[in-house]
This record gives sequence, C-alpha cells and structure tokens, in this order.
Amino acid sequence: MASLPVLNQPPRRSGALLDNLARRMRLHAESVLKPLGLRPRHLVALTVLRDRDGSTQQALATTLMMDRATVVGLLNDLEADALIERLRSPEDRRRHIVQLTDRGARRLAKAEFALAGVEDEVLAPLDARQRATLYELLLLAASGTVPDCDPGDHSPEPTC
Amino acid sequence: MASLPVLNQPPRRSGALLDNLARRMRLHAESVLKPLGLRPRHLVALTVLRDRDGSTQQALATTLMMDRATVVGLLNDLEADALIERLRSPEDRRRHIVQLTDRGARRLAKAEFALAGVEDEVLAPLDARQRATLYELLLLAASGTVPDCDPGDHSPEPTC
DNA sequence: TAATTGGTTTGTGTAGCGCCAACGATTTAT
DNA sequence: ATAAATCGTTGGCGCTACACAAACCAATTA
Repeated sequence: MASLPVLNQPPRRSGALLDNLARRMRLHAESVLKPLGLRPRHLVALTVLRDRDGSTQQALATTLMMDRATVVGLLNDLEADALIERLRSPEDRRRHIVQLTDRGARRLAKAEFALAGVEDEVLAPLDARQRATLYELLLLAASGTVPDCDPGDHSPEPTC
Repeated sequence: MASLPVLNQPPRRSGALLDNLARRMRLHAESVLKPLGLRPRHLVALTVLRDRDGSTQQALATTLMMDRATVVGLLNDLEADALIERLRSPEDRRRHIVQLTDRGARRLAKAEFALAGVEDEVLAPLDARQRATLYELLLLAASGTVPDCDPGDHSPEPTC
C-alpha cells in the first residue's frame, strides 16, 4: 500500500445525486417531448438504439436492464409511430430484430435538439466542457463503450 | 467560432442516459438500503443535507426541485428516525431549519459504505478517478447555486 | 386588521416499472 | 416424433415516487 490517503472520508456515492438530477431533467423534458409524441422512456430506447441498432429485443432488455415485458411495451409505442421496425431474424425466426427507421432517427435528432433548453436549465452550473465530460462518463457507464471517439474529446483520460 | 468541428452530429443529450443509469442504480440500491430503514429518496435528501446543512425546508425544496409537500413527507420520515432535526429559526419563527443529526450522518455514511457493491456493478466501466469526477459534476449540477436570485422570487420566468 | 409566507396535511392523479403467469411460435434436445 | 427450452407477447397486480391542488395553523409583515 503506497499512496491513498482517502480512507477517513465517507464514500460519497453518486447514486442519490444521479437520482435527483435524472428526476429534474425528466420533469422539464416531459413538456418539451410531448409535442413530439414522445415520452422520456422512449427517448432512452431510441438513444440506445442509435448505437445498438439491429439488436434483439432480448439484447435490448439486457442493455437497458429492463424486464422484457417492459421493453415490449416500449417498442409497441415506437413501432406504432413507425420510429422502429421489428424484423424477424433469418437465423432464428423466434427473434425480433429491432431497427431504427429513418423516421425514428430524425425524430430522435429533433428531440435532442429540442432538449437544449432543458439541459441548459438543469445543467446550468456546468460549462460546456463539463457537460461533455459528464456525457462521456454517462455513456461509458451506461454501455461500457464509446461508439466513435470524436475529435471533441474532453475526457480526463485517453480512454479511446 | 474557431475550433470545434462538431456541428453535423446530433446533440447527444445526457438526459436519457441519466435516466437509465439512475434507474439501474436505484433498482439495486433498494435492496441494499432496506436493511438500513432507508429508501432511495431518503438518501437523496441526506446527501444534499450533508452539504447544505441548516437549510430551510423551502431552500431544500428549491435545491431538490421538489414540491414543498413532498419534502415535508420526506423529512417526516427522516425525523421519525431521528436522522434529522427541525429547529425553529430564531429570526423567523415560521421557518424550520433542517439539521442533520449525528445519527443521520452516521446512517448516511453507513448507507454509502453499503452501496459500494451497487456502484461497482453499475459504474463498472468507470475507474476510481472517473467516478470521483462524476460525483463532482453531479454535485455541482445538483446543488447548483441560485445565489443571485433573491429568495422572495418564485416567478416562473428565470429572469435572474 | 388584513394580507402574506413557511410549513403541514390530505387527497387525487399519473408515470414508470418489477414481477408473475399464461400463451403462440419456433427452435433444440432426446 | 415428442418433449423441453427460448423469444416475444399480453394482461394483471402492486409498488414507488412524484406533481398538483386545496385547506389549515402559526408567525410575520403591511
């Protein structure tokens, strides 16, 4: 043991703050999303689908850590709006392959664009670089991967 | 506009990821917190109180962005367990000053310690430094200071 | 005295989700 | 061929958490 003098402090878990921040974001997001026919839950699914397109529903449930039944309901909503498609897998015809449609991608982009104000309000104390860092940390934590390391990389360490 | 070539990409809002991550954390945290007689919502309040001890309930509601009535319920739970105290403010005896008790601080530390496993699971892809960064960003965003706004201002427009 | 404010209680409504059970369709194991 | 397991689907039950509104007391301010 060499150099970690951080034993006296309480651990300072992020869970609670995460909870609070998510609630606040959600609260404001709802009204912004409503004109687009979306609810926060849908945005979660779409966001994941953008990076994990062509997933099985099962795989989706695993990534999202959600019950299968819940995912089904989610996808029903999205499919009813033609934002995603369900295709039968050729290899195993029990499976459904979930595909983001063009319409879905466009809607997602539109929603994210519309959410600028919400983020500005909730993440007000954070400057642009801090927000970028936050996003990267969240993405890393959520999916374990950084899809494409873009040039605007502000992460504190060279993960990519 | 000088050096950021990031205009073609979708905005990549953090909201959805925040939502998902918070849900996952919460899901695991519930079972860990139950033996301690706490629920996630309580931990949120305690965590904020650690940094904003001696706040008015109104101030608490503002920082947490919660309805006053909801905060009352929260504090009722905590006070029933002697984790916080409500003291009348000497200056304005209408107000209640919320104070974290020793018991409350100890309970919070205990809870955070117990949540180590949960965070390890949910934030697995993040190393210690990244987690620290995440916590700092979350805390900054959460307790983000409405200092210039005079306390009497409840108007819906964020003019300040 | 009247109006306002901080906190409290109660009730109504909603969103989101976990969990379980049952079912068709399909695949795999025996 | 028959049985078992798997994927998606539907429906139902229950729970947490919260917003919102109304009405109230106590204390402060006009």
